[in-house]
Amino acid sequence: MGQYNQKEIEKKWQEKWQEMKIYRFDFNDKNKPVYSIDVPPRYASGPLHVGHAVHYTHIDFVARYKRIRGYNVFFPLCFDVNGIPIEERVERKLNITRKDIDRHEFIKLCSEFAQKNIKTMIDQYVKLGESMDPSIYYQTDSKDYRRITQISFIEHYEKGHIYKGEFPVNWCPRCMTAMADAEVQYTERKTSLNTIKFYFVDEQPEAILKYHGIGKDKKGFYVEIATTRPEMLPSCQIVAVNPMDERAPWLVGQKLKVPIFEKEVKIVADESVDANFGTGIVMICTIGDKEDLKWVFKYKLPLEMSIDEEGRMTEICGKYKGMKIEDARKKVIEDLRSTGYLVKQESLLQNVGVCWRCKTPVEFILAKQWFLKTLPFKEKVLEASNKMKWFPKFMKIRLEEWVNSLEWDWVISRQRYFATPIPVWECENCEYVVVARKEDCYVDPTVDKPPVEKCPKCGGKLKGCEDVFDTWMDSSISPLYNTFWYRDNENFKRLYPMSLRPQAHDIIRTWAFYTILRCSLLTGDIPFENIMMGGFILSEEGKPMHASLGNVIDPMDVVEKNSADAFRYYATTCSLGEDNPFRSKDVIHGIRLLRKIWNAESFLGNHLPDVKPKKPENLRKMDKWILSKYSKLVRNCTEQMDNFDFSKAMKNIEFFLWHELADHYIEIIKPFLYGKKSDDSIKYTIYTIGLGLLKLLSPFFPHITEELYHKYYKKFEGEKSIHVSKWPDEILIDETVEEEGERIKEIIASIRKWKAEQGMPLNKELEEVEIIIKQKLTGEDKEYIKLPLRIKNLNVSSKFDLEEIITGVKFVYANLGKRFKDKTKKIVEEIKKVDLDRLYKEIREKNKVTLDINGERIEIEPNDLDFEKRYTMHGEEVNLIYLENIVIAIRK
RNA sequence: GGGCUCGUAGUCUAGUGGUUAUGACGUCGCCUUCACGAGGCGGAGGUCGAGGGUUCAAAUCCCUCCGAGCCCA
Repeated sequence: MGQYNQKEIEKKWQEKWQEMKIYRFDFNDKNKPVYSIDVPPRYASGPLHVGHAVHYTHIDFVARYKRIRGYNVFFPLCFDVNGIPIEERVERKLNITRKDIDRHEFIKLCSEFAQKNIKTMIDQYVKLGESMDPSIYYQTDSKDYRRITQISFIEHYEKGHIYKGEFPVNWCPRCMTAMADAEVQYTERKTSLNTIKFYFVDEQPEAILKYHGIGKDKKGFYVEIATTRPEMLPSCQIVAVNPMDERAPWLVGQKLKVPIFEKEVKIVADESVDANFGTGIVMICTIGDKEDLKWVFKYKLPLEMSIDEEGRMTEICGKYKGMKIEDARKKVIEDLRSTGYLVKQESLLQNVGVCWRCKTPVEFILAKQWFLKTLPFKEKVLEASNKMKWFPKFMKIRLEEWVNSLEWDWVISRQRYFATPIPVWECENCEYVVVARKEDCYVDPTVDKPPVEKCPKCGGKLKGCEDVFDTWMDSSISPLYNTFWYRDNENFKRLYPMSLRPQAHDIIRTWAFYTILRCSLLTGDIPFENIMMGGFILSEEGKPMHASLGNVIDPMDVVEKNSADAFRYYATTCSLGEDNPFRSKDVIHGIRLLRKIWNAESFLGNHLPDVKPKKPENLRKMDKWILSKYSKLVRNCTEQMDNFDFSKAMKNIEFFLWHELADHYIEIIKPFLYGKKSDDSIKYTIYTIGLGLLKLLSPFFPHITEELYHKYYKKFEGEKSIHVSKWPDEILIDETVEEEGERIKEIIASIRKWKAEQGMPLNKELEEVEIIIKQKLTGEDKEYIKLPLRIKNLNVSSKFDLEEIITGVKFVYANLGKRFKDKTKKIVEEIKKVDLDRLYKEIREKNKVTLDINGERIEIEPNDLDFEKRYTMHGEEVNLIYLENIVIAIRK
């Protein structure tokens, strides 16, 4: 037996697999069924973290399983290389903003940054043992990919799914740029909370004064409203109070006058108002913060903005127009105070969104944006999601909840650089839109000329669109790109829809939703048949991993230290859809399991015959027993793999291999192997199970299984790799044989246990053992028991010349409860009072016993009770082992 | 605040109505036995998050609360 060195094995096979090119989708094969995986294109903002490593390992389990099941597996290697996070990383790294340098220079820097990460990740995939196919590679920033993104946009445009409108965006008034949510930082700031009087428009009864926050002065009745942004008064649209607030019945429906601006606004009741903030009555402006956006859509408020892109007050602000935000705020407060509107001013700690770069508070401004309609297609998306199989099922609810809560369309444009350009030109004069011709794509309108020279409508000058797509516009057509939509109709017909979309649950509302929406709209069919959701990998303490918490685990450290197959063992313990803490203990357990596999397989491998054994006419009992258990394992494991239930499959294989096979079967057959008594039956059995187990394990542990396959089985099987071989078949399932084999196993195990307890070496010879058992034991059975335990004389008797003593009784509530319902407790109490010996004898003779309980005759059947028995035998020399229905007497 | 998920020995986990709850890690004791001491055999360890309800019977179903995770453009 060679030295076991897992890491050497892994390095060797990772290199060989690349030469062997076995993980390839075969475009020319028209016979094998296709299994296509819509692999998440990994975002190229950095190397893989442990969560990614687990997810891609899960996907690899599926790919390898389907391959060995005989599918032509489409498992592309792919990366997502567009968008803000990469821009942001580059900006932070070089401490610049994208406006500091030339647009195309900046794009080049982003591309180089991404390319470096991609190189790292490809290496990581190899070291993790993932089997992506590099011959079907894509990255979303390539011209090929972006061309399809642009064509998909043009198709949507032609179908009427696209329009242009205004939408608020995060805006830094200092950097003069739109910002993604990810770029907004939150910091605590001290600000002042100003309580201001809003007078009622209509007359009010005096009784209203009993409530807090409501007052009266010479100008009339008023409501007190607290705000940190008094400069936004001109864009105040409504005032709200919590419906549970005692004042709500009085206030709702009333009209108030906005101080200084004299605008009339209504009071509404809304649950999201915090009754404990300020006076419990709040003003809603468009748009102070992101929360306000919800109000805007809920109450269909007009999008009036009080702040422009330079951070100055707008037209609607009257005399404050043109002032900077801070100045306007001071002036408004001053005016409120001098006119008696200001009740009080308190200081308040507040979480404020600020620009990550210059720390200026972020504002919302209105910007022209491109939209893809989503609201009219809710039903279509829900229908599509119903046609797909979700793993786990409950994840579909998240999508449905999301779709049903949609309140506005998808903003697909971004004021950014590093992404797919929107392929349109607009007339500088009349805003007429000229869309690129599909045959011209890929186009960059900031560089390329429009298809017509002048505006076809007014003859004005056409300007290339500087906006780019939201990066989900690229990734949400991954099933279209993968299946050659628009590029190769024959392949598209064959490959679409894809078999499986694997992804994480945090992007159901983005990637899953947008993909289902767009692909359904563009093709009229679902994008994939199955969708599998991975959970999150948390730190060892169960907290999310964050660089700032210092609890980030680098998967490559784990692989380096413990091996890829051991890491992959950890991945099997993570069930789908659930969040799993990273456990180095599980990796260590993986190492132990791998070693056990190595040892058990080496033992079997070293006892294989010289020619491939055929199934013999007659199999011996314990061989049939283990083959039956093995066949059930194959059956269950197949079902579990089909349902992506990796943790269950692994648990079953591990239990079978470690316990049934190694602890019992191998121990039983050892004397046959050592004594050269092994026959065709044993040889066939160890060959079948030794090879079959490697195949069951191969999706999980590609390296060690390949090594052992080559070491012991390749010379018989011929297949150049275990990963392109065939999944094992069930051999036989025989309940009777299993029951008999189980009995023999129990007898042997109990005597081994007894020897261990006696402090006796297990190979110590036993003089005489007598087994008292109802069932028959054949000569073969006795041999199985005698040999491994070294029993000189083994006697079997069916006569219980032992005395039976009833030591207790268990109540079978499942039977009693069904028949006697609420009387069960009483009956049990009564039975406990009866003499157990008499009860046992009576029930054995008459097959029933009648009890008188509270004057009622109750019939108890044998199945209702489970008697605990002990046996005694005269003679001090004998040691007794009690099993269920078996007694073993041993003379040392 | 809303939606979804989770809470079971010191730690992790199986368990979708049947009363005596599964397995692993750790811990304690015993055993070098010819694949494996990174192994084998055994022991101890639980108010199944808390409270209430339904039921003859609840870890399991219902309600409330507490704690954790993800998402909310």
